[in-house]
Amino acid sequence: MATIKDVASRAGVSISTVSHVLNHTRRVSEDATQKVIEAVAELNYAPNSVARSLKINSTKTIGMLVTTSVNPFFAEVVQGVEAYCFEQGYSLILCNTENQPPRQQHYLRMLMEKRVDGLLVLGTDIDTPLRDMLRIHKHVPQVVLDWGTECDFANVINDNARIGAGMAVRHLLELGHTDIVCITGQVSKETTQQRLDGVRDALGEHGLTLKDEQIFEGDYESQSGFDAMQRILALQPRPTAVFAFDDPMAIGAICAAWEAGVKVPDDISVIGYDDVAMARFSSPPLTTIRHPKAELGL
Amino acid sequence: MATIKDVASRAGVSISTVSHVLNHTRRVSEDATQKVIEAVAELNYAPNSVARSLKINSTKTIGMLVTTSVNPFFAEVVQGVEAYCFEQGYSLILCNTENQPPRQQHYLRMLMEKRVDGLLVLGTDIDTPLRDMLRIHKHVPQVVLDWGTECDFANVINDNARIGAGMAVRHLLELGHTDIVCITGQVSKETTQQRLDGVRDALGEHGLTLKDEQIFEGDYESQSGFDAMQRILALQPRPTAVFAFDDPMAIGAICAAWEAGVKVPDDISVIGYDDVAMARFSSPPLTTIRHPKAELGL
DNA sequence: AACATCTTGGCAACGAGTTGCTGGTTCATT
DNA sequence: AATGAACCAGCAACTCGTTGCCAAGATGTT
Repeated sequence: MATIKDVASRAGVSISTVSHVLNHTRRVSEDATQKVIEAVAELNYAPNSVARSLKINSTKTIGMLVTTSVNPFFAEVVQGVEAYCFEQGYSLILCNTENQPPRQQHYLRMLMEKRVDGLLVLGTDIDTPLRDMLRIHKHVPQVVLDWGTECDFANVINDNARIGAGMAVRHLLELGHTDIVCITGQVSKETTQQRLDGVRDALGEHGLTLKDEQIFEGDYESQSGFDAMQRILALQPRPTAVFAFDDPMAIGAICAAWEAGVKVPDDISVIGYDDVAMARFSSPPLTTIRHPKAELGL
Repeated sequence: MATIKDVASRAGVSISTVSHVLNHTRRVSEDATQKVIEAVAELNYAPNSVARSLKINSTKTIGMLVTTSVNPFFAEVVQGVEAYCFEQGYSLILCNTENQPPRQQHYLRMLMEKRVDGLLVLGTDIDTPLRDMLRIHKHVPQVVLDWGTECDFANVINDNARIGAGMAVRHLLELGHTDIVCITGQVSKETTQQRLDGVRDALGEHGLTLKDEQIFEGDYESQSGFDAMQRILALQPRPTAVFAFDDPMAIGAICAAWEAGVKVPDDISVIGYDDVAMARFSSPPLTTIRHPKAELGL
């Protein structure tokens, strides 16, 4: 791989001149500029950004910790983030933690060693170990998407889980449903709690309350929606509407209904949450609440 | 941020000793080792892998060019690759090209400058400019997934598009369908052609041929499957089976059928391709051909 | 002609690690 | 006691760019 030295000698100028030509950081004579450009082209020179980063102390790279990028909602967020990074000239190191603390830890360390300029955490729910780990590295800018709680050392971007969930339930209530059950995510998660609060808000407005039997805990994955739906269908009397706390679970639930010969939305209504792109094409069409897929500034 | 020098002085040893302790690259006395470890902990030292990479000329990073990581099939491949990288101690820079040559070019350049140890290209179909760009950088190990053609300078991993497509069609034929149409991807793509060949193979075995009117060109996205299906449903007589060249298009097609009040699979059969995780939960269940989601060695 | 000012180019010191080489201690062997 | 091996630790050169500083040449001013 050619170095700046090779370029310099081929162009017959000094190293600094090459650097200045490449970075437009000082006037260089037309003649010299020309020769440098030619040499660069001939050698197929690509400046070594490792060396550059070392010197200027910035890597133009940001790290992103995400639970699992196959989840369509996360995938869309990742895509958005990645596109934004591209515009800003950053690159994105993708880290799927699968929600496993050892992986989180390993990745976090790796990202710190790689001296990323920023850190994004998406969807991983708050827990003290992770929070402590992040705190240790608070010298790098962090933004945490979609967490429940505020954080002293990081920017937190939240969707209005509570309001959105309220909207979903209000929609069902307006359709005349009163016997509504929820397929939630892990109840230990902040976001789940917020959505539950939203559900309670909406029910409360109609003089209803949310009972424990109306809550079916899932894990935000399709399979859990499927399983929960099977239990829901067995209920006597059968509820008329189901609010799944995310789209994959809603799709899983619809699938379970279909397999049981229960028609959606004729026999039972299902509403999702997030408005994943795929939702548009599910059949029957999945009603869902749009989730603002946040863009973020660094 | 602490440097190795800080650690050394705090531990009262030389820089090289610290380095050797950290990398187990030379015997160091128990005593010194202990002091280094303590100093590292106290300072929260994380070695600067930028400097390290510069010296050892390896970044433990690989770059991945993918058309769009929201496509569930690609998302699964990305996930798999990422998991493998993790195991091997590599990190993954994700680059969504959206199939736009300028983005490809920009990313490729960026990855070269970042001195990635390897390059993965997924799903982007071969075209001469990209190929030339890759050739220029042939000194870095490249593997190209899912391309049609062989390449002199890169490893190419292909699925057996032809065989898989043949299986799909044979499945339909065995169900007694004879009036089958295809929703293909861009016909300009190698893979599309291979799958078409597979379709012809299977039809040929049953003494049938594939006519142009049986080919509906899509672009591997849900929307195009939806559109194509609308045209298919308008056909007289209506075909009895549809083979979509990937799952998102199949899902789009099913959606179109549903909206038109055509029952799947009662009124028309739809088969997909790739076995995206989501397919399991579509309703009605989507029949699909499993795609070996290749793991790759570096 | 003498001096100031502006361009342009080169030297060399960083940045933060890695590693070949050297040198000083111990300890064992004869 | 002398010699050598074994062990340990430190120096300094090296990776490849960036950039402050200096100097030489060109141009302008009086």
